[in-house]
Amino acid sequence: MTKSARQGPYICGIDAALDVVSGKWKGLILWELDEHGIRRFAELRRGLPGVSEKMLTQHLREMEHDGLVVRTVYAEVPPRVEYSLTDEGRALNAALAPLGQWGSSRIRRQQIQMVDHQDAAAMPRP
Amino acid sequence: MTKSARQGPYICGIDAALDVVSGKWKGLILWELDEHGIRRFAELRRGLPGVSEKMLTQHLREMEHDGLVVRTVYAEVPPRVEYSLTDEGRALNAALAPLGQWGSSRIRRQQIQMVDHQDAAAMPRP
DNA sequence: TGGGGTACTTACCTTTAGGTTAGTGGGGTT
DNA sequence: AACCCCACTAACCTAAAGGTAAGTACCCCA
Repeated sequence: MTKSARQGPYICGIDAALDVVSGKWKGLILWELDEHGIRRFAELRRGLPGVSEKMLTQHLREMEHDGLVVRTVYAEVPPRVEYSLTDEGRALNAALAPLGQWGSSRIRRQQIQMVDHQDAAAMPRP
Repeated sequence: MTKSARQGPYICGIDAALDVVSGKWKGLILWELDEHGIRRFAELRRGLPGVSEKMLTQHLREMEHDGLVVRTVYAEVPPRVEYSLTDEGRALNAALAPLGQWGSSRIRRQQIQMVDHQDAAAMPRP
């Protein structure tokens, strides 16, 4: 196992939620699965540009263990494995929505600042 | 600097928000400051049992740099430094509320499960 | 016959987060 | 005189997160 000292004791709910969400790709995985309902391993990999296969399996296993995703294996050749969200996973995603909005407006603010700085740099010095 | 490749480019808002919140004590710092409005360094330290001074300063500096907290230094002896939230910090805290609720109900669910397992273990085998 | 796709696992390495310890300098308390 | 408090900073170390590369076993397509 990669994560050893999981599931608390937690000081508050934020603690518990962040423990489950922190991980470089977990937010994106949640979003992908919520968006598409069901995704196969390779589809997820293509949906998260830059993720390595190791990290993707690792994160998916942790999220399965945490009760956020379900993993369904079909005894076929070539192998087929489908991932989807549990009710808890979908609820988590809903709870993340306001945070996402905050983040989006923050990005917007930063872009405005960057444009301002560009303008300032482009200004002729008096 | 400890954090080097900060502020994106981010894929989505969740990304941006998690970047700013992830850090062992940041959630708690946010909560402490929102709860009390203004806190001094030593008060925060006492409020976060187990935090080291190094991590506390580091997190506070990062959050200041990220525009979440304001740091006010009074030129007194002994030194006095006060921390409080910016509007953006307060908004972030509000956006974290649903996540906190999700986390709390998750903790509750886990405790119920643990009690169930205890009961099952205490049951006499048939 | 060679290449690509399926869903992984394993071993190894680098980077980062976080913790530990000690030091600063003046002021108040015992 | 000795110690604690304030708010830090610096040096060092460990553990964990994440990345890279290769291997597995079987199938389809050209």
